[in-house]
Amino acid sequence: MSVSTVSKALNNNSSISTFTKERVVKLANEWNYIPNEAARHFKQSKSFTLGLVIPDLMDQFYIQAINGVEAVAGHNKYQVIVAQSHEDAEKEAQIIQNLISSRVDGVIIAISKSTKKTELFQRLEQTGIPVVFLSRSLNDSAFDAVATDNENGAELAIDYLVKKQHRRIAHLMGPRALRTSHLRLQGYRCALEKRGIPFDPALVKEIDFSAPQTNKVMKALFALPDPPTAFFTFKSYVSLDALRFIKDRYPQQLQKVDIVGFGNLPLIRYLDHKPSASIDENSFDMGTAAAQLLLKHIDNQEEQALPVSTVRIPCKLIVHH
Amino acid sequence: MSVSTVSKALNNNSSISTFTKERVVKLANEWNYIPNEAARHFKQSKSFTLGLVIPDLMDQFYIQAINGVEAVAGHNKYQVIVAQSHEDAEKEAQIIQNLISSRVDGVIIAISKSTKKTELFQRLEQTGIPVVFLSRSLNDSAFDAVATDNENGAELAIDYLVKKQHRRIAHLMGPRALRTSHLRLQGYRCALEKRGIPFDPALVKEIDFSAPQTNKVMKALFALPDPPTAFFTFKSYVSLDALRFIKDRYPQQLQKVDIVGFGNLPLIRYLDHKPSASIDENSFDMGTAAAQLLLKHIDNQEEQALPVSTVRIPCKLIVHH
DNA sequence: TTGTAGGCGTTATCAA
DNA sequence: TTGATAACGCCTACAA
Repeated sequence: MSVSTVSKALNNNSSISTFTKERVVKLANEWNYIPNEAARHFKQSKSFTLGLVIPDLMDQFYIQAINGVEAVAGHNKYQVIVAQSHEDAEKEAQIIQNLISSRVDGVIIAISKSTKKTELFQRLEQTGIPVVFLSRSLNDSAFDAVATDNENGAELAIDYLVKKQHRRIAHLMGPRALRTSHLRLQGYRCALEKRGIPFDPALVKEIDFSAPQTNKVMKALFALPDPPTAFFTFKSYVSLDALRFIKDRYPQQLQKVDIVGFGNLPLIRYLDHKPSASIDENSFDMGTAAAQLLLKHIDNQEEQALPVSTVRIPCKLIVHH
Repeated sequence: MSVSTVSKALNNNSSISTFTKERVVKLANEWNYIPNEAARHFKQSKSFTLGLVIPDLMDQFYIQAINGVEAVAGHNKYQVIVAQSHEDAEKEAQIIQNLISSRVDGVIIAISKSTKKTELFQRLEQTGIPVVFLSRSLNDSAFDAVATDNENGAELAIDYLVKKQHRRIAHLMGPRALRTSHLRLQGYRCALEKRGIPFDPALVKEIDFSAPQTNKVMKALFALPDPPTAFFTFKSYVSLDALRFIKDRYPQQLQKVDIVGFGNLPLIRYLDHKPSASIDENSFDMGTAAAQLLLKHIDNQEEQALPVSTVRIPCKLIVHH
């Protein structure tokens, strides 16, 4: 029997008789034959592989996103290669180089904090490898992206706090250098005004994610003539620092104050004093959306270029008990 | 210029003149030529890729192990493919099948809780793909493995507690079905006896990792005529449950009691009431050791089979402040 | 329904 | 020092 017959039989080609197919499959099993995917991909000049570049696997936000990507990829017979940039733009560049070398069919990337250049991503696209940015993206809007719907998340947080009768809601905003910080601030402001609560700039404080800095602004906020009774934070690690400040300095306020921040950290469930709620960014869904978008591009390779699209994934309010 | 000349030039083959090499490299850069690794691997029938199978990426213990594997692999020009079994033996089997298909050069695996069969691992070895078990392994000792030095970890824990003047040290042991549980119990017992403290079976309680079960045994321990003043737990999640029990039921004991368990969970640093210490299993080192062992086998392919070896990675005591 | 032959990109061998 | 050619394992037209 010829190799081509065997190949067709194993690929369930319609031109092969059922009898032959059965014989082939039987022998293949008996002999533990496993096709060489590498050769297959090489021949088809398609690797059925997606590259997924992540800043840091210790961050469980990304783990969930990976799970989302893997779910969609697996469902479509694609493999996923995960690589870590460790927040290092050079390492990231090396990874992308490797991904091009191994001829992945597409790349999903959450860029490192230090990534500035758009050049490598253009190179990817030129090479015919579509790219989707996940969560973090360049300001350059020439690429597809999947990101948190920050306004929506802020809206959920403010809605929750206002429904709990808070009127003086502070915002610990992220560094102004990040676009996300502005989006969340914007969402906070809109949500307040939509509910007839005037925006008070005195209640907005920029933080840099360090505990001392957070303590400093918390101190300032509590020193106001009309101090806030609730806090909306840029991310939950800030909520934890804020909470600790209150425990240490205003323990009598602990039960009255409410704190909500972005990021539903799994570790919160182990805390005695939890933030009141978290804005879950649905990173699993971000992963699935990114993978779907990427696959759409991959399947579209030949045809006309698809328009650039940015998908915003809505958030979910998680109340901690 | 012929393809073979170019190939040799790019691979820095000694039979090519410096002049030609320079010209080739220059043009390759200009034209953004990136060699097709897939074809290369195919031709060399070597993928320079290690498969790494992990039960669950949400467990940061494994993330550190991955980092260790990647460090060694990268240093030796090997790629790492990480796959999750999600504790499902069937999914795990599928992953191994895929790894064989893609002709990885070796596999490192932390088996799922439900993995029983040794067949697939034998298949891997037959196919010429060496396997190293990481952290968790089959009872079958026919395979190489890298694991925690459980006796050493127990010794560290008991040493710490005895130095803090404890004489009544309970052990919340893991399920008897796990070999690790027995090893840690054994280490506990030896360490006590070495320090002249008689082993008291009444101080040993089996737990199943559920909070209610832990509460039950804690209650029993405190009801003893001579209750323990310290606790050595199978893992830190159990320490957390034990701690909560004490906070709820014996708050006055909170400052007196010491708790030490296996596993240095990153989340501990966010707790108000921490276990006194943790036994860090050095999972990064486990990763590097596993990768080194695997590479040794890969490089040894042709030659005589290496003897089966089990590497025990020593632990580290981490005191929480 | 089955078999033959060519080719995917690279490297190794051998000839020039 | 360089070039021609075969081979890696698989798939796919096309021929039988």
